[in-house]
Amino acid sequence: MSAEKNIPASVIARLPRYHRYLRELICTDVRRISSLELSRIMRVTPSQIRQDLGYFGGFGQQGYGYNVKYVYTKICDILGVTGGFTAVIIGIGNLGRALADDKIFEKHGVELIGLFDCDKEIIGSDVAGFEVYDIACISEFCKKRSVDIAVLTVPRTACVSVAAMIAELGVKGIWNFTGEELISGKNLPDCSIALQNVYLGDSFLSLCFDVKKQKESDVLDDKNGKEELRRSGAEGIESDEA
Amino acid sequence: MSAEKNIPASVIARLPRYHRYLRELICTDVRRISSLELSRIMRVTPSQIRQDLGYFGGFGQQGYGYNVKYVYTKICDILGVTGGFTAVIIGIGNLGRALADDKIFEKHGVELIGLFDCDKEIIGSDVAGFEVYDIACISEFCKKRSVDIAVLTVPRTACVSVAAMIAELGVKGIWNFTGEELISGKNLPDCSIALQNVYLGDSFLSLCFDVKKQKESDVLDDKNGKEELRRSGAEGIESDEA
DNA sequence: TAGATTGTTAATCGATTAACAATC
DNA sequence: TAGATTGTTAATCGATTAACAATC
Repeated sequence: MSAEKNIPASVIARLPRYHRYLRELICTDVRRISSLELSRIMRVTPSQIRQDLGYFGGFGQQGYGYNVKYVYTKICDILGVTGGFTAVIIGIGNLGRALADDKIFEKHGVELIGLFDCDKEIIGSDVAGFEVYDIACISEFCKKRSVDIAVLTVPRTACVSVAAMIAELGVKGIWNFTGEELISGKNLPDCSIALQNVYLGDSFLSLCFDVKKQKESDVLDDKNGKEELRRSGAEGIESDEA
Repeated sequence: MSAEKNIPASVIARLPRYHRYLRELICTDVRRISSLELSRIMRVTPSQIRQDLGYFGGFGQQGYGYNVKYVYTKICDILGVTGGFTAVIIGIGNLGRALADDKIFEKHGVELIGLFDCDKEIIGSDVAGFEVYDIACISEFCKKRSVDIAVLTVPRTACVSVAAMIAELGVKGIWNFTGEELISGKNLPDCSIALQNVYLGDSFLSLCFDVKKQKESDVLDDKNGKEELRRSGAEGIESDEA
């Protein structure tokens, strides 16, 4: 059915970024774009763009370029944005609320259909226009409605048990923010459920690394600046060499 | 000073993951580990581990393996976790609150020293043990205290203007959750500030892609299942071929 | 038609893995 | 010393880039 055979993971991993930029282009009413123009915007090589899109069978036209809307639609299809998926959020703390508020689901074609928590204080309250349900009812809920994706924003300690329950109920994917790595066959019964473990800390550490580099080079610049000053003040005095 | 010259970006990008696993090992009181054992836990090749750590000058000992705590400390140093950095959060919505609550900063050696917002309703209130300050006071604040990192959890529309202000004040890095891509020299005055743009949507789309694949193969399995059934029901009846 | 730009093949580059000598 | 396991070099593999013929 789909021609998505043997496509490198590196290409797949870039698709969300294409999705993001193409969406942006549509918003600014760009109808048509060449790989060269797009490459400048996305700061990649035009070769990579042509190669990447080529894997899915060529969305462009020689001498013309790419129809933005068409490519966008295609990439949406590939990513499953048009699959009509449903999602629930489990754990309605600040992060759960942030995700519920963010319209991240509808923006990607996924319908948010339920919020769950175990805290009596929160159950029954309204969050982002949804009533928060008791997690104890999730089994019943999943029997009535087909749930494709569960977002896990529970405390880390609850991750494994909630994930096991969810997987048992036939959910197809878990978006896991707990910090506990879910691995099928390790801390989750071996099954084919899709897992996306999110580690905000990893991104934060990458930033720290760059900040550290930055600060170090600042210190260095500072030293060189002083050195510069010293040298220019010593005009006419020759160095030992030469 | 540091021997971190010409280290591939791919290696650097893996460091936060090492950090995470080594931390875990320390928590479970593992003192010593070989690249082979660690490779099984992290599901990479032992070669990669030795190669990666080798870039920083070899943290292990032949015939013995690696001292977990020592390697952890080294990686912390490299990542800047021991740099004594400071951070502020700008934009105290649900996501800002989630990050303030999460202890993500202290866990990575960074001190959270201020929360800022522009909403009169929120300013002055207590969030995660911090008083929320008026964003109008941030310039003053930065003059009194050195701020290394700013976390941007403001609405997307405010991203560029707030970032420009922050950069102007000498902040060294921005952890940007707004969804607007910050690029030095494009929508941010050209400067050497470290930028980490976070796109939760990208991670979500990757999940959608996997879920879609999953559902497709389920459908296929289903078909094959029925096919299987049909065939076993048709025992004895030969196919056209053969 | 001539010009532009893709799709795709070939060449290059970098990253990962394998192997093994060094050494604890 | 013998066994284990690193650090590091060499071999393999994959991903990116360049080039160009195909074609709109």
